[in-house]
Amino acid sequence: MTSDETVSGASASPDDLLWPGPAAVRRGPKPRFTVAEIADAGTRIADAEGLSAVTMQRIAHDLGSTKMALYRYVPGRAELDAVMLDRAFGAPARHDSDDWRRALAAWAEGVHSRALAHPWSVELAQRPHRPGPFELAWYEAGLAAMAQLELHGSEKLDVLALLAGHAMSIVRQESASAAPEQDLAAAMARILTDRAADHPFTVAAFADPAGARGDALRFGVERIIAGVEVLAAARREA
Amino acid sequence: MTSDETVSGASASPDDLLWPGPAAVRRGPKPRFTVAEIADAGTRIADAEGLSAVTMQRIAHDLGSTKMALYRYVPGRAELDAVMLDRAFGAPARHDSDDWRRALAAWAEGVHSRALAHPWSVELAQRPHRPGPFELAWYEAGLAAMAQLELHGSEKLDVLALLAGHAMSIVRQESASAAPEQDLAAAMARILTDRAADHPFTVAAFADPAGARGDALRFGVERIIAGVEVLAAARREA
DNA sequence: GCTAATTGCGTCTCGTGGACACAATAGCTA
DNA sequence: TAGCTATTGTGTCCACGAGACGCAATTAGC
Repeated sequence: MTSDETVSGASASPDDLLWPGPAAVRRGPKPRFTVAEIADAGTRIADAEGLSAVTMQRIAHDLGSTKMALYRYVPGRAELDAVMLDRAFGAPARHDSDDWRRALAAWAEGVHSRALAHPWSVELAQRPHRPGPFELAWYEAGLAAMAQLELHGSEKLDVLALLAGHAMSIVRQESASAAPEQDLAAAMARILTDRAADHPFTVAAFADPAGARGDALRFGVERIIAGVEVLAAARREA
Repeated sequence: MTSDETVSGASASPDDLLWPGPAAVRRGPKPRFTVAEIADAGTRIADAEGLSAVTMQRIAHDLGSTKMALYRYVPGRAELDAVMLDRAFGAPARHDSDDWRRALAAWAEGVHSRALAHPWSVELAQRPHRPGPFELAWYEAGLAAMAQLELHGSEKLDVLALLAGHAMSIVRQESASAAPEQDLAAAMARILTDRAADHPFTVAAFADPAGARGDALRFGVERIIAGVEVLAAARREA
């Protein structure tokens, strides 16, 4: 758009950083960095100190450069976030199974494990963003798992959203309870002591020892898949 | 803690603003505001211009005051967010139904409609926070709906998390596609034009006209409830 | 009316994202 | 080989947000 293009992988496609094209021959000084290096520096910071610690200054510092130098490679924070997000998930593991239930469960567990490795990615994934190449690959893998299922396209997408949303929700819980200050169960226990009378069911639910901290990820995944199976079975009748 | 308590509903409980106790007799000048008024001003701004437009300065301006005056009532942004969140959802509608499926579906739709009325609340709800009185009431209502079900306490909580997470995820979609720049389907269509060959299933899913934009909220809620029903039925056998 | 607790709020600091200008560098061409 | 010019490197500046601190104004209780 402007005379200043902020390129470094010189792409022809409009989706800038996420879909780098082949690097064109460049004239001036050799670029000191690549977008990937910058994003990875940001990722290291986010992993160690959380997303809010990721600032242009901080990345530049860790890279032995200065803030404004980075703006040659990255248009702004939003675009950097997009690259970090896509790289955080990476390529999905190919999981060939003819049982769509297994395949979907594996897919959801894949989302979970990737997100858990970079908890800040959940925050980024759930705010509106343009999907990158890896995210597209995850879509493709998830939909491939459901290829045999007699569901509409939008329904399959809904199923993936349901599974991914659940997996990320679990990651949120897990990384929150790591910080004792933010553990829901602990907070609830404290809050409920004074107000037990008005909230009998809540007290009971949080007090119930049976299956406490059962594998919440698996529980949700299995419920969703079971629910999908009910629909698929009904479809097969008609 | 410090000598400066930032009280205005003078509570004895440690959970500060969210659980105001009876106002103690105060000495100095009459407070010009209440926490609720400040939170509601923030809510008005967030509804109209998004969460990022909510700053202490802006709230103060709208209230005809100055930024620092507000800090007498609110310890900081985080606490203000918590109050805004709790008030955004408000009290759940009592929905008496002896059919737990209907009751749960109504609960999920309640979450959806409240969140949709204040889309920014999703952002706040999904980051770690201390539950407020209204949130506790939603827990209680949801658990009450499942009173008859033979599930463990933690499982019931998982079901609510699943439903609420789904409802909020839908709100995210809905408020994103309101801004054409962020609509997923549109972005996907654009991205896929160049890369259709590598992503056959994704292309097919997004192209499938059947049931496109079917009620995604209901679809997910029904899948989840169906999945829970499968488990409940299995439990009843044993 | 005096005193002490409280509120109102101006000023300052620090940190963040980002615009802009200009210097340094290194392919390309003559 | 000597420019020319596209590109990178980076210092400076600005707007704006959260919040600390200090002091002035207010008012309930004695």
